Amino acid sequence: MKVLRRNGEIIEVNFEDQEGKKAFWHTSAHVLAQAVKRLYPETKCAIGPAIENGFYYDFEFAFSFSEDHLKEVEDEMRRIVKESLSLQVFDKSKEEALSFMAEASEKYKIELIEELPDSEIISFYKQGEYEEFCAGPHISNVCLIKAIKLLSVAGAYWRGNENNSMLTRIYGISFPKASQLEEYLHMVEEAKERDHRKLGKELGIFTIFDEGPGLPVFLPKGMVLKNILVDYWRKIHRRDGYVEISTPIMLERSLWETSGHWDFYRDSMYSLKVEDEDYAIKPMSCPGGMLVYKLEPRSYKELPMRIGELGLVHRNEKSGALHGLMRVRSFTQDDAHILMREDQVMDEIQGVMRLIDEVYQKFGFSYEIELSTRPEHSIGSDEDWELATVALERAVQGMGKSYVVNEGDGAFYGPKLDFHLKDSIGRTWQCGTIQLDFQLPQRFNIDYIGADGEKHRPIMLHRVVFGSIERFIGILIEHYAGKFPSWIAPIQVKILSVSDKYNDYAKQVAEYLNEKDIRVEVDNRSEKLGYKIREARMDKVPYMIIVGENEMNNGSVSVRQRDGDKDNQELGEMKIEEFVGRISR
RNA sequence: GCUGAUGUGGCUCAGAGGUAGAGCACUUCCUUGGUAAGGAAGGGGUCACGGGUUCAAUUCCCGUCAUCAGCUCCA
Repeated sequence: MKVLRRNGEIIEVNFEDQEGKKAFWHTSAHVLAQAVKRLYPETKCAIGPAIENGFYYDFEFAFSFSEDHLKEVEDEMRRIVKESLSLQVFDKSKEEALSFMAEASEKYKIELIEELPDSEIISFYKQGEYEEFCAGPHISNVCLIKAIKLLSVAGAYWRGNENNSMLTRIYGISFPKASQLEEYLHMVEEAKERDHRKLGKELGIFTIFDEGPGLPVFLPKGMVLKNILVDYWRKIHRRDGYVEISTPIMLERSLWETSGHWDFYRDSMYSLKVEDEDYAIKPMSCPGGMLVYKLEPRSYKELPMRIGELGLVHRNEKSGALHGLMRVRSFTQDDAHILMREDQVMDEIQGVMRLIDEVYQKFGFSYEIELSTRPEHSIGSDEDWELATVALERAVQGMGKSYVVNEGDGAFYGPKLDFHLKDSIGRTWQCGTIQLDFQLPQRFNIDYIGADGEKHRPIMLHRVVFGSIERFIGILIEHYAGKFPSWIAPIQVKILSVSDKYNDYAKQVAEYLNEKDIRVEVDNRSEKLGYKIREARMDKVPYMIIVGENEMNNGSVSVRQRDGDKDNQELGEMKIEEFVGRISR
C-alpha cells in the first residue's frame, strides 16, 4: 500500500502499520466528505480524522441528517472508490487557502486556517473534484478502500466546546479487504454480548429502576458479588495497616462550604433543607475523615494514619452521562485518606500503587496510568501544586511504571494519578486514583505534634482502589463475560438432580457444601437433566454437580466444570470431600 | 445538558389508522428422564406517560420521561 506524505514523498506501508491504518482511515474520511458534498452540496465540512477504530467526519448539514441517510452516503462512497481517484498533494499560501475556502463558503475550514501563522505553507490534498486542506498523509488512491461501513451518526460540539454549535458526526470504518470488515463487525457483535448491562440483567446482578435513573439496585446475586469484593478489600486493607470508619451519608452544608465542595460542585450535589437546617448529601467522604482525625491531638508517631471508608456517595451526574454501572449517581467508593508527614509521602504513594497493582493483577486487568495536573478551577498555591505533582511523578517513575500526562484534569484540591481499565468495547474508565492534597488539611486546620514539640500540618492523600464498587463490578462482568472465577461467582455450585427421586440426596449434598462455605444452589425441578444443564450453563455457574442413582448409591457426586472461556469439562464422579478440595476459592 | 435514534406481556422481538402477535419464561397436567431445550393445555399487555389531529390513535403530530450511540462533563 502506497502512502503519500505532505512533502510529496511516497512510501510503502502495510495497512497493519500505525501510519498505514491512519492514512487509510483518514482518506476514507475524505471520501466520506466528498460523498456528502456530492449529495448535499450546501453541507459545511469541519474536521474528519482517523481514530482508533475507523474514522469520523463532522458536518453541518442544512437539514436534519439521521441514520436513514447513511445508506445513501455509503453508496455514494462506493461509487467514488470505483472511480479510482488518485490523491495529489500541493501547497497553497495562507491567502490562497483562505480565498479557496471562502469561495466554497467553508466557514469551519476558514476558522482553522485563520489561526495558522501568516507565513505557513498549507498543504492541500485532492482526489477528483474534492480538495481540502490537510496535513496528510493519505493513501495514494481511493480504490484501495475495498470495504466501507458507516456505523453511526451522533452530535459533536465544534472544537469540543459545548458553547459552540453542535455538528453532525458520522462514524465509519473501512478496510482493504471485505473479509476484514466482516471480522471487525463480528468482533463488535461479540463485544456487545459482554456488555455488563445485558449480562447484569441476565445474571440477576443489578437493575436500575425508571424511577431512579443512575441509581443502581443490587439484586441478590449482585449483592453476593459486592460483599465478596468488600470482604477481600477489608482483608488486604487490614493487612496494610488501614483502619475503617463510617461517616453519615449527609452532613450540614457548612461542612461542605469549609471543604470547598459547595463552591466547586454544588451543581452536582444533592442538598436539602429540613426545619431551616441546610444539609448536603456527600459527594465524597473526605471531610468525614478530616473530622475523625481532628477528634484528638495527633502525634507524629501516629502517622501515617490510613483511614478507610466504604462511603456511599451521590453525585447528580448529567442525564446523558449515565451508563449502566459505569457512570451512576449513587455509588460506593472504597475510599481512604492517608494523613502523613512530608517524609512519608513517597512510601505512601508507592504503597498504594502496589496495592492497586496487586488487586488489578488478581483479576487479570491490564491498566493505564494517567497523571492529571492542575485544572483551571482549583485552590492552593502554585508551589504546593508543583510539589505534589512532582511527588506523584517521582513515585510512578520510581515504580518503573509508564504513564501519560493529562494536563489540567486534576481534582480541585490537588493533582492525581488515575488508573484506567478498559471495558468490552475498549472504552476506558477511571477506577483507581491517588490524589495528593495540601488544601483540605489547611481548610480543616488539622495538625500533628512533631518530634520538636511544635505543631505541623500533615499532608493528605486520597485514594481508591476499586474506584467505585459499582463501576468495578461492571468492568468485572465485561472482563469475564459473566463467567466469574469461582471465588467471586455468586453461585459456585449448582446441584442438578437427574430426577425427583434424587432430590433428597441433592439436598444432603447442598447442606454439606453449605457447611463448607461453598455457595450452592439446588435445581430439583421436574425437568430433564439436559434442560437443567442448559440453564446452569447459561447462568455461567463454575461447577455443576449431577446426582442420580449411581451417585446416591456411592455417596458421590458427578462434576462438570465451566472452564474459563472454553467449553465445559466433565470431571467425572468423585467423593464429595474430593470435590470440596478441588473447588477454587 | 446537547444531537440523533428507540420505547409493544418477565425477556428477545414482529406488527398495523379500525382497541394486538411469536419464541423463550411462567402456571397446570402427562412424562421420572444421565450431560445444552420431552409433550399438551393455560394465564398474562391502558402498545412509556400527557396532550393534539381524526368518526376512530398503540400506529400520525407535539411535549415529557426513560434507554441507546456519540459529544460535553466526571471531586
